Parts: sequence; C-alpha cells; structure tokens
Amino acid sequence: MTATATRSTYHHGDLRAALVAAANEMLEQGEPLSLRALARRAGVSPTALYRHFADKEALESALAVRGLRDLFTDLTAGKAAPSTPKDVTELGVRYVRFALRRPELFKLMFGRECDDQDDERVRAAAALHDYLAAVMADVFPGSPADDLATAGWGLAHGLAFLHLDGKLPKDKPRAVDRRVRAAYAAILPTTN
Amino acid sequence: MTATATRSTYHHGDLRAALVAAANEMLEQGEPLSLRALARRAGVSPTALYRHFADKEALESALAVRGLRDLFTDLTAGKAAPSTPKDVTELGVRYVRFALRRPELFKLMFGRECDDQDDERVRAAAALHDYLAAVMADVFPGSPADDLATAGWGLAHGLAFLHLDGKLPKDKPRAVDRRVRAAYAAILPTTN
DNA sequence: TGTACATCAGTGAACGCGCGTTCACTGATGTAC
DNA sequence: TGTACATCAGTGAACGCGCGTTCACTGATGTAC
Repeated sequence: MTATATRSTYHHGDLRAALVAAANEMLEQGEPLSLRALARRAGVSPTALYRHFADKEALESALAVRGLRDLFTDLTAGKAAPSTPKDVTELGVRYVRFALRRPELFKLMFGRECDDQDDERVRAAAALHDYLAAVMADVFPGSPADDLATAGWGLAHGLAFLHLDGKLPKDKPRAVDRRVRAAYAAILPTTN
Repeated sequence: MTATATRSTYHHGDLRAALVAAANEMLEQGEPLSLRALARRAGVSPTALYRHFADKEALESALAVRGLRDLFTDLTAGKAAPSTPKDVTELGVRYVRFALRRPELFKLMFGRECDDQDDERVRAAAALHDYLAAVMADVFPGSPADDLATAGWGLAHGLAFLHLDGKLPKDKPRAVDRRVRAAYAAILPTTN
C-alpha cells in the first residue's frame, strides 16, 4: 500500500494518495508547497500530477480538507464532551499545538481566502465551527454561545498565529502550552 | 513635496519617500508587494530602488516599522488612557479595523517571521507590546497583567486574521465592529 | 563667475531562477471476441 | 487461450511569466579653486 509497494512499475499504484502524503510531509517540514517540488519528492514528472488534480488549487483544497478533518479529530479525540472552562482551555491548547506542529498546513487551511466552491471544504470548516459553538453553549449556558464561540476561537487562532510568526516565543512547547493556558485562565468567565 | 513636485527631472527629489508611499498604496489595495511592480508604480526603473534599500527585505522592514507605528498611533490616538474593560474592547476594535483597512501591510507586519536584526523594528514591536501590557495592568489591577495582555492581544489578533482570511464575514464594517465587541464582552472579566 | 571634477541618482539590458501549465508522446493495463 | 484495440497513467520537452538582483553605463548635481 505504501509508495514502495508497486515500486519500479511504470504505473504507480496509488499516486494520488502518495502525492497527498508527500505534500503533507512537505508542509510539516515547513517547505512551501510547489507542484514541481512535490513531483520531485514523489519521484514523478511534474505532469503526472495533472492526472489526479485539475490544478494547484484543487490540490490545496484537498490538503485543506484533510487538515480540517485532522484538526477536528485532534480536538475531539480521547475526551468526553468538554463541559468545564478548563476543558475549553484544553481545546485552545490543542488548537495551538496543531498549528505549531503543522505550520504550513495550518496557514494553508486558514491563512488565505478559501475556495468556497469546494463543498467538502465548506462542510469540513462548518463542522469545526459548529462543534465549537456547541461546546461553548454547553459549558457556558445562558451566555450568547455564538459570541463566546467566536471569542474562544479567536483567542486560540490569535495565539496560534502569534506563536507561528515568532511574535511570541515558541522554542519550548511546554512554555507555549503554559502561555495558552494562562491566557485562557486570565480571561474566561467563571474560571477564576 | 509630492512626487509631482520635481516631476520630469532626472533626479527624483525624494524617491525613497515616494517609494514608501507607493508601496503603502499597493499594500492598501491588496496587491502583493514586488519590487518590480513597485518600481513600475513609482515610474522608475527597477534598479533605482537599490539606491535606497539594500534589498527587498530592507524595504519590507521599513514598511513594517511604519505600519507598527501607525497601528500604535491608531490605538492611542484621541483618547485618554484606557481605564475600563470597555476601553480595552475599543482597542480590540481598532486593532481589527486596522487589519482590515490595510490587510497586506498587516500581514507584512505580523504574518511572517520577522527580521530581528532591525533595531527600529524590534523597538516598534516592543513599544506596542509594552503599551498593551501597561493598559491591562491599569484596567485589571490584581490580575496577572502579562497573561491578560497576551489574551487581549491574542483575541484581537485572531479576530483580525479570521476576518482577513474570510473565515468570518467582513463585508459590513459595522457588523465586524459589533462582532468584535460581542466577543470581548462575552469573555472579558468584570465586563458583564 | 567660470570651469574641472568627484559624487550621486538614475537607466536599460541582462542574468538565472522556479514556477504552473500545455503539448505530443509512449508504455502499461484491461477488456471483447 | 490468444490477439486487437481502447483506455489509462505516466514521460520529457517546452511555453511564458514575473521575480530579485547585477552590471556597466550616463545624466544631473554640487563643490573647490
């Protein structure tokens, strides 16, 4: 199933999957995404990509969808539904961790106007947003859930980008976690 | 004093200032910054820029410094020192407005690892950060001012980018203001 | 006041680069009879 | 079971693009005597 399975055949086997995997590797290593570089990494001619993606934007959209789903999974995995302000804080911590672990993917997902023609992408983004709003409504009943969700998301997003772009120090992951927790603690209602 | 004052002379008069102004125009119009496009807009050969800036990064740094100072001015202008949570909220509103009014400049200032060799730039960024921390210490005495400043900044920054990148609707400026206010109101301690 | 000359601020052509994309193609695969 | 042929998934060369930057240059300016 891996890229090596059908190695040395002219036909690749599952080039599309291999391309997505290679693109993710590049993004995780902080390399900017270029089709030519991607083809090089996948050991294939630049033209071959066009068998599987209409153009660069289509590839990026596919990656963004995958990223949105991964983020959603990261946020929801392994925990019961968040029910306390502390749980909300941990959501923020995970959000920032994701951004720092996969910086270029994160920028690809969020750091540009997105292609709203892509249904899958719209749905993946909406799922994320709805989930956050639902959590907030649960944790802070009575408050306007939408405003809280916007605030909670905005804070996580801002902290993520400030770290990503070197405006807050990101050298030590533990220190980043601590800073995120402190920020949420300083600000969330009923937390202190 | 404007670019037209010494028009049609071989020597420009004040090309450096004209370049910075033209670059600001480009950024405000959402055009990506390229030296060649900038030269075109300034009506000058691409080589001429190198009389005034060592390279592209130097130009960008100069623009970022200017942007940081403008933002600082925007935040502090026309008001007494902020003293209430409401004042803090207005700071956030102004921050987001700045980002939406000058999107490319904002991304230039914040949306990348910056050149910390540039003393002016480091100082301008520090001034901003110190100011926010001081305001927070004033408005919320007793709370850990640094954490609050990080949170307040992070929230403004996140809301700015979410709007900028189309994750929150930015069509109507008034609606954006309202959304920012609501987010701060939902979250700031002692505000509600 | 006029001239010689250094300096300064531009020009125009050219460089090499990596990019996304298109073109005409060919080798491998699968299917119908 | 074997063969003919359509289809599919790649290749390799080439396109035009805008970019940042360098080079050798020239026209304008200012200064010393």
